[in-house]
Amino acid sequence: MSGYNPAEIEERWQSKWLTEDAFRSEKDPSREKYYVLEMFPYPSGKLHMGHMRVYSIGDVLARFLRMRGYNVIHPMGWDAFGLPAENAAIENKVNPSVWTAQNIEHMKKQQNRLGVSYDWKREVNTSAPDYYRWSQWLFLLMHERDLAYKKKAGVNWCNDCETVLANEQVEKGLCWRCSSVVETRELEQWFLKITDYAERLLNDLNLLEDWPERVKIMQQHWIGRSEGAEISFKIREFPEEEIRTFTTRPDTLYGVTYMVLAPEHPLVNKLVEGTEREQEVLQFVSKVRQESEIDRTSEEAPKVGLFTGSHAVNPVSGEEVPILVGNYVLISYGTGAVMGVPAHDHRDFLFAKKHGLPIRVVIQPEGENLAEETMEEAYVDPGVMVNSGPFDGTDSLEGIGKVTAHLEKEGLGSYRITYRLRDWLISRQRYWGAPIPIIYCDHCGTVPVPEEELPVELPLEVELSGNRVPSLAHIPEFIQTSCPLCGGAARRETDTMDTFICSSWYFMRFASPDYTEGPFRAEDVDYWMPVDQYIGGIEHAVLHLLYARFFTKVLYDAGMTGAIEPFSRLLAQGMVYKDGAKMSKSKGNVVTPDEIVEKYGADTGRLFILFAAPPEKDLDWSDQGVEGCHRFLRRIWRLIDECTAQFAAGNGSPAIGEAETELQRSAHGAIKKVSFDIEERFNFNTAISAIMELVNALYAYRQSQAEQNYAVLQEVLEQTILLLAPFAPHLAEEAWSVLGLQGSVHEQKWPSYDPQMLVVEEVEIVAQINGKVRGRITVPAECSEEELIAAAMENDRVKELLEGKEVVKTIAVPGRLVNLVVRG
RNA sequence: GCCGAAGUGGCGGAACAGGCAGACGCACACGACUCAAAAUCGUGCGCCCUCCGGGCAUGUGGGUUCGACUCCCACCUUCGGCACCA
Repeated sequence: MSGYNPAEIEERWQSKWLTEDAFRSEKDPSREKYYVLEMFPYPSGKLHMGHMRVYSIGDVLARFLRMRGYNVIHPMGWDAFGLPAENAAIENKVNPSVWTAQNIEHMKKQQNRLGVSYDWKREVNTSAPDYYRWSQWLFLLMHERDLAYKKKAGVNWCNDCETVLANEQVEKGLCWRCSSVVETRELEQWFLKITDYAERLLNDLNLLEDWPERVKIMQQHWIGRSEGAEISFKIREFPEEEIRTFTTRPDTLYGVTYMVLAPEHPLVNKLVEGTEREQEVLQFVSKVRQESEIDRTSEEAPKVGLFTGSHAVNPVSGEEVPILVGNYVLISYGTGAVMGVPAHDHRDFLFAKKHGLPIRVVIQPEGENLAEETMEEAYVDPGVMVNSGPFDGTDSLEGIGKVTAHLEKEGLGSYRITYRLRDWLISRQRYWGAPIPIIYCDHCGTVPVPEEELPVELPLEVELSGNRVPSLAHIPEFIQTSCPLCGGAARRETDTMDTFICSSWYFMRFASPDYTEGPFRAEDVDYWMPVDQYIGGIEHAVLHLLYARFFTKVLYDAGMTGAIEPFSRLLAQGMVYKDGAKMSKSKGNVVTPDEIVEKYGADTGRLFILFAAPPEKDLDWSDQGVEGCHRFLRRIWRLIDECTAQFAAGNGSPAIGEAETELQRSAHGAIKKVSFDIEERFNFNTAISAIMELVNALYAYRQSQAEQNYAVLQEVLEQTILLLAPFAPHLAEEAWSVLGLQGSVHEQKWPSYDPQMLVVEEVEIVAQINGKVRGRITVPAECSEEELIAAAMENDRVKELLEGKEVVKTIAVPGRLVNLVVRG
C-alpha cells in the first residue's frame, strides 16, 4: 500500500460494482423494503453541485439502510422531455433525441463517478416511446374519468418559449424557465381537473408528518381554500339576468355599495350594448385583456373601474347599486364578480375612495363607533353587525352563518367553498414532448386514440434550419390520420404534454420499468410504493410535488395503487452557494463535480458536501473545507496503512487496560451517534464529525501507547470503516479489503453498540454557585443527589466561596451539575 | 402587505428533552521533523481585564427559572414563498 490515490481506487471499485450489478434490488415480500429516491434530473449534460448534493444525500441513506438490513430500492432515470433539447438542437444542428441520448450517456458516467449506488436495471427515460406510451395512457385514463378536458380560456403565454404555461409555472408574472414576461392569450387548451382533488390534496397534507412544514404551508397556500357564500344579485335594467358573486364575508352584505365585474365577465357586453358607454367600456376591456399578468396584477397598477350604466339589486335590502367593470377582478377566481364593501375590505376601500363610491359601515368594533367620513382604512376584523336590518346586533362571526342560512332559505345564495388552485393547463405548443393522444374528426368530434394504438409516436425527423424546432402543427404527415370511430380523414392533436406529467408518475414506473401491459405491475407497486424517502430541491414545493400527489390520488381512485400519497418522507435540500452567491457562469464562481472528482476523488467531494452543512440548509462551498475533508481521508488511509504494517510485523500486547477500554468506548459512542444522526435526524455533518473524533481517538491511542493491543485496534478500525462506508464508499471498500476482511463493505451489517460499553464508573460534574461554574468534581456515576451536593460542598474552591454565606437552595442534576444558591 | 425560516468565534457549523456555549472542521499562531519547503505530527486559539483569578458573551430589549442559544412577549435584520384570490 502506498499514498492515497482516489482516482485508482474509485475507478476500480466503480467498475466492480457496475459489472457485478452490486445494487440490484429484487422484490422480496419476506423482507422489509425501503424506497430511497432523489428527484430525477433533466439530462442537460452537465452535472452541477446541486446534483452532487442531492445524490450524495440519497446515497448515504441508501447505503446505510442496506447495511441496516432493508431491501433498498434506489433507482435513477431521466426527465428527458423539455425545451432545452430543442434549443440545443437548433444551436448544434443535432436532433433533440440524439442530443438527449448523448447527454444521458454522459451524465450517467458522471453519476457513476460519484460512486452512487443505483440499480441501473430500473433506469427510465421519459422521452422513450415505451415510457411516454404510458404517460399518454394515463392521459387517456384521466380523460375517461372526466379529469381531462379542453376549453378556451385566457392562458399564460411565454413569448420566448413560444408556448403556454400552467399557473404553477409562472413566478411573479415571469416564466419559471426563462424569466420573460408572461402574457395572456385566449386559446383552446387541454386541462387536467386538479381542482376536483383540491380538498383531498389539502386535507391529506396532514398525513405527511415527515414533510417539512414550509413545503406543506406553501401547498396549503397554493390550494387556498376559502369558505363563504355565493350570492345572486338581480340587475335592475335586465331582470332576466343575475350576477353571482362569491364572498367570504356574507355578514357584510348590507354594506355593499357597488358591484364590480371582471373585464372578461360574460355579462359585460350585454350591459353596455347600445349604450353611450359601450365604446369606452369595450376599449377598456380590450386594453386590460392585452396586458400581461405582471402589469395587471402589480401593486402599482391602479385599480381602474368604469360604470356600465346598470344597477345590481341587493338581495337582502333591495338597494340598487352601480355595476362597474374593474381591472382588479379576476375572471378565473370565484364567479368573476365582486360585491364591493368598502368599509370592510382593504381593496374595496381604496377602490371606493378613488372612484367616489359611498362607504357604509355595517360592522362596528367592540367599544368603538366608526364613521364613514373619518375612516382612513377598512375595518376588516370581527365586530357587531349594524345597519343590517334584522341582523342588527348580531356578532359578525355568527352573522356569517346566519346570513348564509337566510340566503339559502330564500333561494338567493348558498354556502360555497372556493379554491385559489386552478385546473392544470397541460398543453404545450412544443415539439419535444409526449403528444397528446387525441384525434379530431369532423364527424365524431374529439376522439381519444385507442389504447392499442399507443404510443402516438413523436416523429423523429425534424427541420433544424430555422431558429425554432417547429411544433407538430408543422408536420402534415403527423397530423393526417384517420378517425378511430368512423375511419374517415381526421387530424391529430398537435400539442404535446407538459413535461411535469411525465415526472408525476415515474416513481411508480421504477417498480416495473420493463412492463408492457400497463404503466406498472400492481403487485410491484404494492410492494415498493410509497417512496419512503424522497429528496430534492425546494423549488418543486408546489410544482412537481403537487402534481405527483394529484396523479397518485387519481391512480388510487382508479384502483391501480394502494398508495394515497406518493412520498412518505420528504427532504428538501438546500442550495449550493459559493462566496455567498449562487454558482453561475457570469459570477465566475462555478465549481463542478468533475473538477472535484478529478482533483480529490468522489469520496472527498461527497464527504465535504455532507459535512459542510445539514442537508436542508444552504451550503457555502469552500475550497479550503474540501482540502480539510481530503486531509481527513488521507489520515484514515495512513492509519490503515500503518496499522496493517504493524500487524504484519508482530503481535502487539494482549493486555486490555484503561487505554484500550477508553478506545473501545469511543468506538461504541461513535456508533451510537452516527446511527442516530443518520437515521433520526439526517444530520450527516454531525455524524461525520463523530467519525472524525473516533479517528482522533485512534491516533491518540497509538501516540500514547508504546504497547498496543492489535486485536482491539483491528476491531476499532473495522468499526470505523463500517461507519465511514455510506459516506466514503470507495475508501471504505478498499480499506475493508486491505484489512483482510471478506466480502464487500456494503454487504456488511451496520455495527451495533453495546450500551454496557458506554457506562462509565466516574463522571466529572460541574459545581455552580448561583449558576456560575466555580469548580469541577469527579464523582462515581451512581452518586445520589445528596452525595453530589455533599461532594460539591467539599470542593476547595467552593468551600472558600461559601464562607460567610448562607446556602438557601441546592439543585443536583446527576451526571451534569450541582448548583448552590447562596445569599449574603 | 400576508405567511414562513433563520440570526452563535475570523469562517462553516455543534449543543438530542431548560443544565459546563463554541463539538468537529477551516483559517491563524507556535513547536517537532527537514539544509529548506511541502506533507505530517503535536500544542494553543470567543472577547476584555489589574490574566495563580475574574468579568462579558448565542441579533436587540424585557420576562419566566436555581439555571435560558433553548421557553414567553416586543422589536431589528437577512433569506424564501404568495402577491389585487373577493
